[in-house]
Amino acid sequence: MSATIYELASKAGVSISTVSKALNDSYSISEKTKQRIREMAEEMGYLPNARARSFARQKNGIIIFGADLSKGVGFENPHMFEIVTGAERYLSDKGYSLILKHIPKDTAPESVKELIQSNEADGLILHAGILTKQLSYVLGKETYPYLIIGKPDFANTLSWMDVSHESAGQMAANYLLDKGYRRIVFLMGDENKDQISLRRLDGINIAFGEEELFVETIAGISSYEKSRAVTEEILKRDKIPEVILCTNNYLSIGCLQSIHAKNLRIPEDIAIMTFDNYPFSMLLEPTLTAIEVDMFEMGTQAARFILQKIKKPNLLTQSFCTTPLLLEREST
Amino acid sequence: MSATIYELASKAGVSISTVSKALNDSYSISEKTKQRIREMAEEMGYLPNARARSFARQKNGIIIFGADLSKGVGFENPHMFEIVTGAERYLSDKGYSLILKHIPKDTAPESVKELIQSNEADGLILHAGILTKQLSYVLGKETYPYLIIGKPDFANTLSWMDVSHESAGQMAANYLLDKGYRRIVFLMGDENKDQISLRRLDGINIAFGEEELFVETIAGISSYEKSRAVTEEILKRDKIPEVILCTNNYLSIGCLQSIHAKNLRIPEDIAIMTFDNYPFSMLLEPTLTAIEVDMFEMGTQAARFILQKIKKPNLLTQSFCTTPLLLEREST
DNA sequence: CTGAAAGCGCTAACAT
DNA sequence: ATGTTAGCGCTTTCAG
Repeated sequence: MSATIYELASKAGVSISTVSKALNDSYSISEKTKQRIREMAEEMGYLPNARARSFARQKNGIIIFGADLSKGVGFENPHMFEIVTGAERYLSDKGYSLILKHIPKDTAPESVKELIQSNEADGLILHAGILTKQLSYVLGKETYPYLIIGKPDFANTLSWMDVSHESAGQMAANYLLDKGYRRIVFLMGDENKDQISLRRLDGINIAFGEEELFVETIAGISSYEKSRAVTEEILKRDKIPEVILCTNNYLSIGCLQSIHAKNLRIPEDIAIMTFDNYPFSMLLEPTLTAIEVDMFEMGTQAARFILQKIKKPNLLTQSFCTTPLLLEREST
Repeated sequence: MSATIYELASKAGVSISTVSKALNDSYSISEKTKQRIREMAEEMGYLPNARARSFARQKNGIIIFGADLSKGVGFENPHMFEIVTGAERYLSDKGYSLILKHIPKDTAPESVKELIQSNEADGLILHAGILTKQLSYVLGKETYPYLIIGKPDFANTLSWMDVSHESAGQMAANYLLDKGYRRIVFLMGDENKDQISLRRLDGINIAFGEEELFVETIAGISSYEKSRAVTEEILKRDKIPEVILCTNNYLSIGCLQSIHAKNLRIPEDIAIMTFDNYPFSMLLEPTLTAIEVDMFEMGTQAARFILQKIKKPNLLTQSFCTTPLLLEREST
């Protein structure tokens, strides 16, 4: 056991409350005393016991990040960990810690209720992947600082934060239009399952609609191989498109291969653009122009919101959308 | 504030110590009383205050996972988060929580010292990326439960755990030999910087040495593009190798493209194998035979060790190496 | 089998 | 500017 406040106080010849105040930089302690006590603390290697402090203060400086942490999620969803990383950095800056916790979707309502009631943490960041209506009731009933990462897929009055996929789509389209491209093909995933692609398409349509232009969309491209095959077909046309826009890096690889196979030049003969910078749009040949979202920054913002909410619990429920970023590279 | 043990005790007409014991399943409380108290607790929605409990018990059930959490690490090092995920799952199973904490390498010694002294957690898992000799002294001096993830690159008496890259290399080589392949080319990264490839090569050499065979190694292949170029050269030879073994997925993509470009059949004309399952050896066409390491499992093991160490602090320092796994697919 | 009481180390209101 | 003291909610020893 390391030294306690009592030992430090007696060595310094003051009361424990003076020590406490000095260490917490209270205005009511003279600079001289503060200085002296701090030096002695340093000397003795005294550090306040975090557990006692949490107990006395009735808060422990912990924020929980709750999500489904199934095996493989590190590989399948690195974006989430990038958010976690950003959140951690902001929190530790402010003296907080981040607990990462597995919360399965089916038991989430009870789990979250318990987390709140047991005071294990001062606030909660939850991944929308585990969000259900039932969970939203739990969150709504308690006045506990929380934030959902990801737009809920039902009507709600929750606090949430998400990427604006619509803006991303619009940004991509506007960029292409600015560059003078007109005939574009958008390769996306399954029309029913791939909500993100659909939201991107909405954005694209807005931008093209303003110019009274249309986008050719090919849906159901769920793999590298399918995108290669579909691109091959596209390249057989009499008039090939000026640019192919892929909804993710995997599709762009298949696309690239078909283009390479035909010995077409990029971007002179046909251009290519993708969403997401991850995992290899910067590694391909040529490097791909991409729309990316700064997930780290998003984590930072989430953490900032939670800490605000802790300070001002009656802060209104709000939602935010983060702005995507254009990375212009060789492929356009 | 939710209910306290006092309220529950008074409702149940017993003392708080009885409640405490009942809830902690002490042997000295009758089953009947335990039953009754638990029911009442449930009914009132009583849950022990985690902060008070940590304080009284002098432990808080928290393990810290410390690593350099710089921006981008979620994408660059998903393996680490897979370990984190595995650790979290084991810990939460045992009633523990996992704090993820950014610890920059340069200040790690002091940071870790503070973490230990402030009792913020009951144990520490540290990524070898932030390990220095100075940090190893700190760890050696204190009797605090810790574990390093990753083999230290200097002599030490630390507790650490790592993937056995040598076994992985040996396993890959033995598999290829078993399949009858003899002429193999190993594509690896920079000979000075890429320690992991070197360790894999050691394993490969052991396996081939036993058969008195040699492996052709081409080093300095650090990108997708380089591997494509080098493979192109290889395929121009009179006698092409039977199989190309790539040290990672990115190299295998370049390799694949060159092979496809030449219209060679895989694995009939030439086979291909890679290390790591991530991020796309299962998505390529054909799917690639790969050696992978279960990082999730490694996290689980790390967590298990830490909890053991907490129970038995004088457990001897030890190190472990996890066994890699062969994923046989279409490319061999 | 149950209860009384002494902490656990620190914070914060109040008194000086 | 500093000290006194009453908690914070629970665990645990000891007595009954």
